[in-house]
Amino acid sequence: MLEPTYSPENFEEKIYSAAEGSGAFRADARTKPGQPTFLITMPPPNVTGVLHMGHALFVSIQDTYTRWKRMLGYDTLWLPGTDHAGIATQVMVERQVESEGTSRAKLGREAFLKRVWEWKKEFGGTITDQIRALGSSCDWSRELFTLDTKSSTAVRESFARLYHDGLIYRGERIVNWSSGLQTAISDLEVELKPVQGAFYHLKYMLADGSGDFLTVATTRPETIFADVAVAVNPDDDRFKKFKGKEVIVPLANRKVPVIEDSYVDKEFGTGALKITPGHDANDWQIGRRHKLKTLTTINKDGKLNELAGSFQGMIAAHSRKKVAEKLTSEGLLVKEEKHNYELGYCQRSGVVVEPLVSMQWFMKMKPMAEMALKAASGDDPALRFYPEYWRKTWFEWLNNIQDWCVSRQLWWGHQIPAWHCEKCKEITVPKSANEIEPTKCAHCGSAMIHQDGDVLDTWYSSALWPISTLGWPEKTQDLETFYPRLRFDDLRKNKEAKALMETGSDILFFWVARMVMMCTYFMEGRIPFEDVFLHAMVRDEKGQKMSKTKGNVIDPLDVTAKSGADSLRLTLLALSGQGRNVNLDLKRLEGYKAFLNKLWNASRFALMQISEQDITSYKNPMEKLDSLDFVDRWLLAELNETVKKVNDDLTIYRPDSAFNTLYQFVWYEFCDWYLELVKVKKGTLEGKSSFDTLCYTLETILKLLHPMAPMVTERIYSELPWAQAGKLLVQKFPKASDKKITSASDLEEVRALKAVVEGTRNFRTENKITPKNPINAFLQTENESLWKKLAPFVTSLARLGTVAVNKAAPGGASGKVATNEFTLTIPLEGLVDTSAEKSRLQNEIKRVRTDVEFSLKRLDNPAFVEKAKPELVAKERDTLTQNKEKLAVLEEALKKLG
RNA sequence: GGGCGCUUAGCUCAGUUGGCAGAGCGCCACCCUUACAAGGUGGAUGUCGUAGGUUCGACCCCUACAGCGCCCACCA
Repeated sequence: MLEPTYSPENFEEKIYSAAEGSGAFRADARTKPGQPTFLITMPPPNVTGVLHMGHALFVSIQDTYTRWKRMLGYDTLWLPGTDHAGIATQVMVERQVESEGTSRAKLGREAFLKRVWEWKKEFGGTITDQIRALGSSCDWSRELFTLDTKSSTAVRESFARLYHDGLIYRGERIVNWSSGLQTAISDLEVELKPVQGAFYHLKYMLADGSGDFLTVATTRPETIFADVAVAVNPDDDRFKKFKGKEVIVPLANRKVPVIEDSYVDKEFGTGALKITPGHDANDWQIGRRHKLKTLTTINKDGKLNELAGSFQGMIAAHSRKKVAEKLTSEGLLVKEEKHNYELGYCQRSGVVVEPLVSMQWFMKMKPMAEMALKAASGDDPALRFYPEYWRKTWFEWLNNIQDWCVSRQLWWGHQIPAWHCEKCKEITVPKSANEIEPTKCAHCGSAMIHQDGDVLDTWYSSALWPISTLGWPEKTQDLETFYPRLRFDDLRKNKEAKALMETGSDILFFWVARMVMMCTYFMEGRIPFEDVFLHAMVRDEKGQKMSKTKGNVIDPLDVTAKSGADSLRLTLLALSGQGRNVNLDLKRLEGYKAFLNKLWNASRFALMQISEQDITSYKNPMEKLDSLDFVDRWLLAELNETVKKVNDDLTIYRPDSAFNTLYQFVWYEFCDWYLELVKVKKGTLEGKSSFDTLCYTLETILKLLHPMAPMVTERIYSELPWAQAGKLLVQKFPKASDKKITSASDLEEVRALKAVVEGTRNFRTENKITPKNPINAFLQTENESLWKKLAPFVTSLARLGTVAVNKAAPGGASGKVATNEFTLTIPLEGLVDTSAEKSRLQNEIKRVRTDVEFSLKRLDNPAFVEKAKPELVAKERDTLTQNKEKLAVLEEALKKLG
C-alpha cells in the first residue's frame, strides 16, 4: 500500500536502481524487422562538471522523449557520455598542481596528463551519478568519454580523411589568442563586451621632411610598433596629396607607405587607418591584399617585445597610457577623445583576446556548410528545427561561415595526428585510423619526425559524437540500426525522426551545426538527426543568469532532495515553453509537487476501492461502452481527448503543453468530479462497472505521465494488483481511440450536473450555510427524468436535504438557484438573513445580464448574423434564450425578497 | 549595423487553425466532509507593452514604435 503522504525520498532511488538493473534502459540493436528505432545522443556534460539546472532541463526533456518512444514500441537508445572539455579540465588540474607548489610546465606533458587522468578517474563519475538521480533512462552500457578509444579512433580517421581530402590545412593566420590560456581559440569562443575607451589621434609625419602629416585615429596606440602602412580610401580627396608617399610611424620612426583600400571608411575616425596586420584581423586582410609584411610587437604572453623599444616587457594593455604619454611628450598626439567600442574577451579565462599571427590548423567550412544549408532548405527539409525560428539563424550563420581554427595549444585533448619532418619540413598524416603511427617522413623518408604538439578543439570530437558513439568508422550494428538513413538532400514528407538532437540553443553553432556538417560528410550524405529541438536557457525567477557571484544559483540536487526528481522534472518541462528563457520559479515547483501529491492520494483512494472490492483485474471499459453510465462515458471521452493531445503535443515538441493537458485532466476532471461521483455510486449496481473505468483511467494516467515523472508513476503502478511491479516503463503508451465514446446527451447531462452543483455550492457559501446543514429545496424542471438521473449525485455533491420536485414552494423569503435545466427554490426562514442572498442574486443577475447584452449586441449586428459561422450564430441565439429565462427567474426572486 | 525572442492577474507563466481572457503561487471568506489541510468550496484581481490597420469580430493576422533580453557583424 502507498504511504499516506507523497514522500519521494522514500522511493525514488530504489525505483531508479531497480529499473536500471532490469536492463530496460538498454537498447536492443537487434531490432525486429519493421520495428522502428529512436536515438537521442546525449550532449556530453563536462567530465569535470557538477550538475546544474541546464543539465536538469535537458535530462527532463530527453528522458521524456526516450521513455515516450520506448513505450510506443521503438527500439530506443539514449546514448550518454561525458566530454573531456579540454580547456576547462586542463585549467582545473593546472590549478590543482599549482596549489601543490609545482606547475604544468615543471611536470611536463606526460606527467601532467597522468594527473588529469587520475583526476578524471576520481571525479569523473560524479556528473553521471547526478544524472541518474534525475531518473534518466539512458543506456549506460554504451556510455562513452570523448577521449575513449572509440572516440579517438573516430577523431584520427576523420582527421586523416579531411586532411587528404584537402579540407584540413595548416597555415600561418591571424587567430584569436587567449594569453590567459596560452592557446588559440575559435571565433565562437570570443565574447564581445562593450568597453569605454579612447580614440587617440596620432600624427604620422610625411617622410619627405615637408613637415606635413596625416592624422590617424586608433584605439590601440601600443600597436603602432607593428604598423606597416597607413591606408586611406581611394576616393578620399583629402588624402590625394599623400598618395604614393611614405609616412613615419610615431615612436617607431619607421617609414611605411600610404596605401589605398576601399575598406577604409571615409566617414569614420580621421579617414586614415593604420595597418597592423600582426594585431588586427582586418588589417591582416588588407596586408594580404597589398602584399605587406607582418610585424609582431605583442608576444603570446601578452607583453610587448623588442620592437616596442623602451616599452618592451610591458603587458600590451597596460602600456597604452604610457605610450600615449610618450606620444604627447613628442608632440605626436593630436587629441584623445572618448570612444566606446566592443572588445573581444576569452569566454573561458576572461582575458582580452589578442589577435595574433601564428601557425594553426584549420578546417575549410564552406564546402561542408553547403550540405548543412541544403539539409534545412525548402518546404519539406530533411533537417527541422523546433522552435522553427532557429532555421533562420542557421542559414544566417552558415552562409557567413569562416574557416574553423581547430588546433589548441593545450595538452589535454586529442593530439593532432600529424607528424612534422625535421629534415624536409613536410607533414605526414596517416591515411586512416588503422594505419600505425608513422615512423618516417612520407616525403623524404627521414626518421627524424615528431608528432604535432597541439591538440584539437574539444568541439572537434564533439562534432563526431553522433557517429563515434555508435562505433564509426567501424561498420557496427549500432550504426546500422540507429543512424538515420535520410540524406541531406532528401525531402521529408512525414514528421517521423529516427534521431533527435535535443540541446541548448547556445550551442547551435558550437555543436549542432558542426555535427551536421561532419557526420553528414562521413556518412555519405546521411544526416545525424532529422529533428533539432532547442531548449531555452535556465534563469532564476527574475530572468537573470544564475551565477555564483550573484548567489542566485539553484542547485538541482538541493531541489530533488527536498521535493523529488519528478517535481523538478515537471517544473522544468512546464516552464520550457517557446521563449528563450526558462525562469525557474520555486513557487511553481511547489505547485507541481502538490500535483504529484494529489495524484498520489487519488491513487490511494482508487487502491482502497480496489482492495475493498477484491479487484484483481479489470475489463477494458472502452470495449463495453454501451454498458456504462453517462458519467463513465463522459470521463472516458475526456480521457481519450487527453491521450490524443498528449501524443500530439509531444510530437510537435511541446512537452510543456502535453504536461499541462494532463495536469488539467487529472486534477479538474478526474479528481474534482469523477472520484466524487464514484463515491456516490460505489454502493450501487453501476458502481461495479465503474470500477473498470476507474482502474483503466488510473492506469492510463500513470502511463501518460510516466515519461515526464517516471519515479512516482512507477511507484504507484507497482501497487496495482494486476500490474508487474517495475514494468510501467515498458508498457504500451496510450493511443487515442477513434471510437465514438459518448453521445451529446451524456455530455449535456454532465454539464447540467456540474452547473446545478456549482450553483448550489455558490448559494451555500455566499449565504454562509455550513456544510453540516443540508439544504432543503423545491425544484422546478421540465425534464423530470433528467433530475431523477442526476439527483443522487447532485444531492451528495451539493449536500442537499429533501428536494421536492415540481411542487409549489411555500411563500416567504427564499433563495433561488437557476441553471438551464433546473430552478431551485430554497426557503430561507431560520437559515439566514436575506441580505446575503439579495446581494448574491444581484451579483448573479449582473453576470447574466452582461451575457445577455453581449448576445444581443452580436445578434443585432446584421454583419455578424450574415458572415459568422452559422453554428456560432445558432449557439448565440440559444445562449440568449437560456440566459433570458434565467434572468427572469432571478429577477423575480430578487423582487420577492424585497 | 543587421537578426531573433519576449512584453497577458501582485509574482512565474499558458493561451494551436481569429469567436465573451486561463493556471500555479499569493490574496479574501468558510470548511480538519470517511484519497488528499501539500487539501476542499466559493470569491476578488487584467485599457492582453503603445499607436494604427485588416475583419462582422483581434491577446491571436499586418505595419510602425517602445522597453527588456539574446545572437551575429571587419567600422579602426
